[in-house]
Amino acid sequence: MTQTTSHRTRLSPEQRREQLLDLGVRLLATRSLDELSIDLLAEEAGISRGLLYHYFGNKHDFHEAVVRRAADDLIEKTAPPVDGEPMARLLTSLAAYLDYVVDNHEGYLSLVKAAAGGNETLREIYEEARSSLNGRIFREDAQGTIIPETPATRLVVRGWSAMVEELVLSWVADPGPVTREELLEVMAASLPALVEVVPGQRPA
Amino acid sequence: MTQTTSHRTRLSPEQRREQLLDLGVRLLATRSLDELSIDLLAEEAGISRGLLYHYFGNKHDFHEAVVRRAADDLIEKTAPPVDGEPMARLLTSLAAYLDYVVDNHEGYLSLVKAAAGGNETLREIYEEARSSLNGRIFREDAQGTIIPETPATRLVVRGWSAMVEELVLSWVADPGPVTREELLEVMAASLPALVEVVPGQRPA
DNA sequence: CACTCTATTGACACTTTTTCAATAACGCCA
DNA sequence: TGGCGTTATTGAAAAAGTGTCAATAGAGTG
Repeated sequence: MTQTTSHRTRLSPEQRREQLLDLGVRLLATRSLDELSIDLLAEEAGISRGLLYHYFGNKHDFHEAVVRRAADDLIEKTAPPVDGEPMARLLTSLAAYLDYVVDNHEGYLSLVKAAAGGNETLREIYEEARSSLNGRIFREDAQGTIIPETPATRLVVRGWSAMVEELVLSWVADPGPVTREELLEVMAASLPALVEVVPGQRPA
Repeated sequence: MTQTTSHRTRLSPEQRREQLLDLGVRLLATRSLDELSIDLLAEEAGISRGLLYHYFGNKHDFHEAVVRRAADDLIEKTAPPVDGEPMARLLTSLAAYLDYVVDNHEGYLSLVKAAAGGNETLREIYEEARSSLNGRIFREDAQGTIIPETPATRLVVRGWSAMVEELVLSWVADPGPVTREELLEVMAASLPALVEVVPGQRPA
């Protein structure tokens, strides 16, 4: 299916890098990191193993590049924050995030899986992406108006975003009778609800 | 250190299996799954590589068995539910879970990481353990009294337990000024607070 | 239409996983 | 107590995967 043409196909380094990274992200969605062997990827791409080493030094570096690409893609494609009142902005951010996961299920899955099971470097890449999202949602979208920043609330927001991730992934896998709007509303409303539960945080 | 005795030590299949699984779990606490090579394990156990294959077919199956054992250990050591009124029982369960993670930090982290980053089977094992924990917390400790079971609440409870896991892991890594009791209270109080946020779920 | 530049290959070295016929520990029975 | 059979265990060798590098051949250029 790949490589119907004669013997070699010579691409520009940029094109080839793109191709290999994209393929990597796609393949990673349906298998774990260590099942993503150089052999498999080379075969799927229709190239020799040697070429992969030419572009990415070794397996680890390749994995890192794949994960980084998934993360960059997430950050880039997720809509930047808009203005408006805090809760509305929070909803908008969440919607952008949800839509991204729906549209790029594979890439997102790759990112999450690799990050959770991977080494320090991989987790950092993931954390970076998450911070970037949380940064938008927490610090820009909602803070100052909804949430005071204390160690306890920071912890809770961290927990909240883990919850959001789980909810989105679960919902995408099986929405059941829950609509997109209901999901968004639950996620958005959860944040203030959780903050209220923090001791010494209840306003009014 | 191992194997001071003569050449071979012949154990009963059960004993050997136990030994290898226990050792596997112990080693997994300080390294990732794919750093847990057959070579390493065989050496640490003082046996030949061949014997591992005799007991566990291949590396994957061995990993699976190790993760399953770690999961079983978690479930077993976590205190079974006590009786009392629902919120008190929820608190007790959460405390047992938290204490387990504190006492077995490395092992627990390994379990989570291995499961999250692994293949379908590994993730299923982890899901099973999680369901079992949720089962206690949700169905036995709190249900019928606090939470009606609908698709939406099921989703929310799932999200809540992801949050609890994240909170516990974050807190164990760096408690900051948050006390154990505050953490427990926040986690326990979160559950009803979240359920209230589900549309058509607000009781009174 | 050569010619050059460099993307790409393939064969080889090395590490780790997997196989399996041969070996020897342990319990049993005389 | 000592031979004997069962089977847990080994070790060597095949297979699979990772990494290296000099040789090869596309594709644009003058």
